[in-house]
Amino acid sequence: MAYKRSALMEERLAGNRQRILLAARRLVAAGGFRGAPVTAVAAEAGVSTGLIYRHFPSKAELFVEVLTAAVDHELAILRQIVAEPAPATQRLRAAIASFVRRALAGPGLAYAFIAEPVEPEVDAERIRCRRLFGDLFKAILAEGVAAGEFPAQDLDAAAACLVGAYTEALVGPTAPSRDGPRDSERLVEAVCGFCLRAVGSGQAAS
Amino acid sequence: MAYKRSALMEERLAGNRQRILLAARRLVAAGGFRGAPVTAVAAEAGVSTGLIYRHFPSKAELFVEVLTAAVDHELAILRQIVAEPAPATQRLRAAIASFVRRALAGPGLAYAFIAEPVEPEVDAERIRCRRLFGDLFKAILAEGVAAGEFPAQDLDAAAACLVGAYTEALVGPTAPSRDGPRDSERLVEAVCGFCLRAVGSGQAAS
Amino acid sequence: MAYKRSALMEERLAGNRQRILLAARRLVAAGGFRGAPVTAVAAEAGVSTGLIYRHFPSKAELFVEVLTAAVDHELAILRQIVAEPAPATQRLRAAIASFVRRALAGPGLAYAFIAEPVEPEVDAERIRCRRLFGDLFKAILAEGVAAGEFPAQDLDAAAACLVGAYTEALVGPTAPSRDGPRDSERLVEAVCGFCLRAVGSGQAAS
Amino acid sequence: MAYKRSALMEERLAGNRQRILLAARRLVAAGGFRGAPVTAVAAEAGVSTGLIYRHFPSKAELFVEVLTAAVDHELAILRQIVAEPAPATQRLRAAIASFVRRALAGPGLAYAFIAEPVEPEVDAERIRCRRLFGDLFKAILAEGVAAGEFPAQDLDAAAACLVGAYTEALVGPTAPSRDGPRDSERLVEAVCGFCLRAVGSGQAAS
DNA sequence: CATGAATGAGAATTCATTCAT
DNA sequence: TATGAATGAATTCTCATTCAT
Repeated sequence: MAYKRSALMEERLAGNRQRILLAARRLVAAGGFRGAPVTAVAAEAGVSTGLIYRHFPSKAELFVEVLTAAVDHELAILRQIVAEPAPATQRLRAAIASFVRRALAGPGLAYAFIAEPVEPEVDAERIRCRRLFGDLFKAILAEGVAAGEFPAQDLDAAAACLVGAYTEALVGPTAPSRDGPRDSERLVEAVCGFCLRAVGSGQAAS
Repeated sequence: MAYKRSALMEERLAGNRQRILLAARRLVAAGGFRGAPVTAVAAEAGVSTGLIYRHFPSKAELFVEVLTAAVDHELAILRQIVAEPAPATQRLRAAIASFVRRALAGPGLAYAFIAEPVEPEVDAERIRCRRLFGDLFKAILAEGVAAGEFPAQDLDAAAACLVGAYTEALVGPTAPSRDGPRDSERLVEAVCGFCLRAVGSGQAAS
Repeated sequence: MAYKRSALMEERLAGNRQRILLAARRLVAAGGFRGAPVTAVAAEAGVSTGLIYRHFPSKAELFVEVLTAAVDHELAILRQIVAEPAPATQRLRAAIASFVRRALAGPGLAYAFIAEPVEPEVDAERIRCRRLFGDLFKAILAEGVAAGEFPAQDLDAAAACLVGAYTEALVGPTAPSRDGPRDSERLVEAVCGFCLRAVGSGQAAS
Repeated sequence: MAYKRSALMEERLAGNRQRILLAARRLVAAGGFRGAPVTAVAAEAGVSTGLIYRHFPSKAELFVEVLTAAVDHELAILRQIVAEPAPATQRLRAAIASFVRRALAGPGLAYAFIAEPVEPEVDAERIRCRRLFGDLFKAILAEGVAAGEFPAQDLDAAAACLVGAYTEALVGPTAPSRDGPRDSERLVEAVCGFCLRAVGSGQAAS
């Protein structure tokens, strides 16, 4: 019985933690970080403000985790793609297409994570996350250059440009508005083509 | 004398307005929007807080104008480049190089304008400004495609990617650190090369 | 006119600062530091909470000043007594009697200042203030010992004991309750007698 | 078996109560009342917060008991000294020396009990405890006066001054810093001498 | 008896905006 | 026009206390 009770409580505990994280994520997606004060997160999660501080040491830490959680998922997928035994060009295309498709599925959040202002600690995490993305692209680029698929180039700059390019295409103000699944695929193709040409791949379609 | 005094006052008036704008710009460049509360702007400008509200209806409007003023300068330069009677490739390279060099000269400001969080109204203006940049690039791209310099491509997506690419390369977290003028020029070259290849120009160096 | 306006505003400004200090002092005297949250001080002073932060960088600083202001007055009086060209015994008696009489006139405040808990910064100031009192007594003692009025003794310990003795007699839990001016004078005499005997003065009355 | 279990439970019950009291005492000694929130006490005691409320109706009551327990020990010792068949002077010296030595051995606790801020109920108990101390001194004084050892004096005031004097000498801000056992003994002597002289004993050494 | 997650009122502090002078 | 004192709602965070399990 002691075990059962403990399990139930742990479940509820974990559930609340998750609810807080999800509520925070939802509010950020809807109204940016400005629209997510602690009290609003608590209300959205259906818990008290105090409970948030039982699960997270500070508001900043909460949002760092919101950010990390969202990014970790992407990174795992990217890492898998990077590790595949395929030509760099193919992997680069797959990586970009995957990210763009996911971002298109949850647009508000991507915007908040990538382009919105935040508290210093959250911003630091945002920077770290983007650098992680960049490092994965750099790895692909390096292998592609070594294999003769891509011409020699400044890998750091190219990686940064790649991240910037597809990010902007999705969330940036210059982003073309997306009106449906067909347009989404067209955008995926356009961004992939842009990026592949940029790194000098001869196999850039579109 | 009435006229003369009026002129003086108008001058002082305009002078104060300008001083407020410059003070705001300075503070944003130094410490981001977070480091630019109205009272700090007033102190930096050497005027009272009340005076700021005589010249600007709200803090947001003030920063919208700060942003607009900074961007207008860049846009004017870009427009000149766009209007030049030269091949699209050459103009595209000139446009990007010009922007990157300017941004490298005053990094803090670029960061705040491009990547920092802001109030909704300021963010809206930020979006508008980026779109203006994108439109100019789109114009060059369209002419380049028409002239056969670039392959056919999704112009909107490509323009967005271009803006994103060089923005990220400069201010983004994946940005390579810049350690001196020599590195700066190398970065300019790397970004230009990336962008020219991306749009399919055959003349991409580096 | 500009001068007059400036003078008026300075007056109002200083007035508010004073009103805040007095309100804080009043609340502390009435209900201790626990009974003086910033909002209560603001209400008592008839100003907004924000105004308090225009005049004082933090709540702690406000109360440090409340404490300092109250103590400075006492110290000035004590210093005058110390500087008088009179025998040490007479000056010691005058110093203690003066302090005890003043404290009896405003009892709640003395209690709060001397015996109540506070925030670290306020406590530090409280400590500093008591040490200042002790130093003045030590000076009198040293002169009295040099003049042969008092026997040789541990001056630091004696000074601490003196401060403790009359403080406790006034605000401490063992303090005899005071029921009127006659009793007050009797208490003054009792404390003075105790202290003078303690330092070995032969002229201790009572 | 029912009996045995009950005894075990009572033992554990009493054990927990004691552990809570000791944990509270430890935390107060280390960081003052500020450093002893209920959750911290629970953690230090190795029990849940809820359990604290099974043993004590409120946080204030818990600390009242912590205070009482600590003081009771001192009082028992003092009462023994008071009851001894010895001259008042000797007993007074023994009482003061005993208290001072104990306080010097555990300074943090003495400070918290005597000089730190507390909640009203705890403060009331603190006052009551000091009065108990004072009453014992008053008893010695009365006997000393009756025996002709001390001159006639205001016994209440003198008792208060005595408690204040040695308390301040130990924990007050004017207290001389203690650097070792030798200094400790010197302080004990100095305080005893001060107090004996103060009550008019002719046998005050030092 | 024992747990510890949950509560929520309250505390300090900030800052855009107003308005009397 | 210019000032800057004043406002007060909003925000983050704490902690004594409760209660379902």
